[in-house]
This record gives sequence, structure tokens and C-alpha cells, in this order.
Amino acid sequence: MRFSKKTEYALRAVLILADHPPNQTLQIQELSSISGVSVKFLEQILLALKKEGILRSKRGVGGGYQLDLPARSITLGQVIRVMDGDLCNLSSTTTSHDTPAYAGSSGLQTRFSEIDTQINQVLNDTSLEEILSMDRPKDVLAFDI
Amino acid sequence: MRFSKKTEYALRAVLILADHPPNQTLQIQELSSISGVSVKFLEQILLALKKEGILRSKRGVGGGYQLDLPARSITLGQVIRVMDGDLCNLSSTTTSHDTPAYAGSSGLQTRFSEIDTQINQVLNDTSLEEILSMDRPKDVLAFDI
DNA sequence: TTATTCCCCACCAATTTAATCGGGAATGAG
DNA sequence: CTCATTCCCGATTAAATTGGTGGGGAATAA
Repeated sequence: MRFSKKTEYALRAVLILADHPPNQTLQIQELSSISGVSVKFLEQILLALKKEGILRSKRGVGGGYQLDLPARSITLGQVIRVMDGDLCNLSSTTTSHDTPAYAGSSGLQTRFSEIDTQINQVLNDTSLEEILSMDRPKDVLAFDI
Repeated sequence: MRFSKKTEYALRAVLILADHPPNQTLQIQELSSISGVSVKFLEQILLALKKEGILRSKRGVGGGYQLDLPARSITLGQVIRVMDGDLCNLSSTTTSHDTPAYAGSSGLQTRFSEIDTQINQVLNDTSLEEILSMDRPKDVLAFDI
């Protein structure tokens, strides 16, 4: 059980955007060279993120992408969910008529849904801003002056 | 991000075995019809579980499979790990030479490793017995007499 | 009206997942 | 001993998903 490349690339992209001034747009070409993801593949990802209201974009000269919300209020959970859908899902794999005994142990369902909730709590509680500040804790440096 | 069929079927199988008297063996044919999983596919799964010491088996007439440990001391984590390997790994998705800026935000790594720990705690803390008692809480009924 | 930049959909290749097939080896009954 | 039974095991195949490409269309602003 791991995260897909798409999810990983999406996280790279939004972190790059979060690391730039909020009213500056970045073109897909720039995002591509910074993140190391091909323009065409990134395109799919950015469009999906846009459709979900995480990014906004502008066409034509001087256009590009930017976050549609402050980095403080975009969470890992939101981004991941756009790309990968539900986390920790067991029941979605069972088809409609396929319900023999033990196909869906309700106890099992319950446990997995609890786990799902826990994961989501952590992911929905971590903002892009928080990730950035973990990467370069400049606040801490202030104390060294 | 979801669990594979193999994992799901493995969980079905061990729950069925956990729901039978500990010293009774079930043949693969029975497990197949109860769980709704084909004999041949189930075979792969049971052999993997056996190799990891979760099941034991006996060949010939009257043979079959049974848990190699009490249901109380087999956890969801053990079963899932046999089928799917590591849970929730992000760092493994980045290849060696592929490390441009933002490829590995250390803050992101840290957060994901925290999440991984949390998931494992829940999964390693839930036994088959516990799942069964969630499915049919007969202890609760005793109070109604 | 034209260069620029995002938008959209279809396609392809590689990998992984799901499942099947055809025997082989241990076990115990007779 | 031999034979039915039941697990063991590797190879193969089919379907689905993932990762990635390509080509053209639509908005925007100079």
C-alpha cells in the first residue's frame, strides 16, 4: 500500500506553489522543470487539482497556476484525496452480487473505517504551510542572532 | 489507496478459520465455497500465509488448514503485511537519481512516517478474535436474560 | 490576428493484479 | 503396495491500473 506517482507529483507541485508569493503565477513549464515532472503529465495533475478548487489558473501571456487558497488552509488530505480517492478502503472492492458469507465482516469494515478516520485526521490536520516550515525552520534561526 | 483482493481474501480466510474450533482443519474446498474465492487463487494466498507462520496445514485424507496461533494473537497487521508488504510508504517511490528540488521534502517524509506509525499501531493492535467479537457480540446478549 | 498558455481527450506502454492450469509430493486407508 | 485425497508449486495468461505521450482546441492579451 503506497501512494501513486500522481499523488507524489501533485504534492510536489502544490508545495512549490505554496513556496512562492501567493499572487504570483507559475507556468506549467516552470513547475515542470522545478519538480522534474514532464509538462504533459503535470498537466493532467494540475487540471485535476484545479477542478477540485485547490488551484486556479489563467491562460494567455503571463498566465499560469497559483493556489486558490492560502497555503495555511490547504491540507495534505485534500491533495491526496483528489488524486487517489479514498484512503484505506476495503469494501469498495466487493462487487454487488458478490456477498457470500464473510465477504463483508462488519467488524472488519468498522475497523477499517476507524483507521481511515485516523489517517484522515492526520492528513487533514497538516497544511502545506506546516510542511514548508518543517523543511526550513527559519523561525528557529532567529534565536541565534 | 486501497487494499488488494489478495489481502481481502486473506482476511476472509483467516477470519473463517478463526471462527472454527482451533483443532479442526478446514479444507481449501470448504474455505473456497464459504469465502466465495476460487480454489486456485485461494491456494496461493493460503500458502503465503503458511510460509509466514500464520497457518499450518496437513495433506492427505482429513487434511486441511488451520491457524498456527490462537485467534487472539494473530493481528490484522500480520495478515496484511504478508500480502501487501509495507503500508503507507512514500519515500520508496522516489528513484535514486531522481532528486530535483522538492522531490523529497523532508517535512513531508516526516509526516508520512508519522502516519505510517499510526496505521501500524492500529493494525498491529487488532486481533482476529477482536474482529469476530465485533461481528457477533454474544456477551452483550447475556445481559438480556 | 497572432503568440501564448491553459484545456481536453484519446492513445500507448509497462507494470501490477487477479486468476488459471497442469502437474508433483506427502499422507493415510485399504 | 497402491491408490485416492489433499496440499504444494511454478508457469502462464488475462485484465486492470499506472505512468506517460500526442495532437488539437479554446481563452487571453498584446
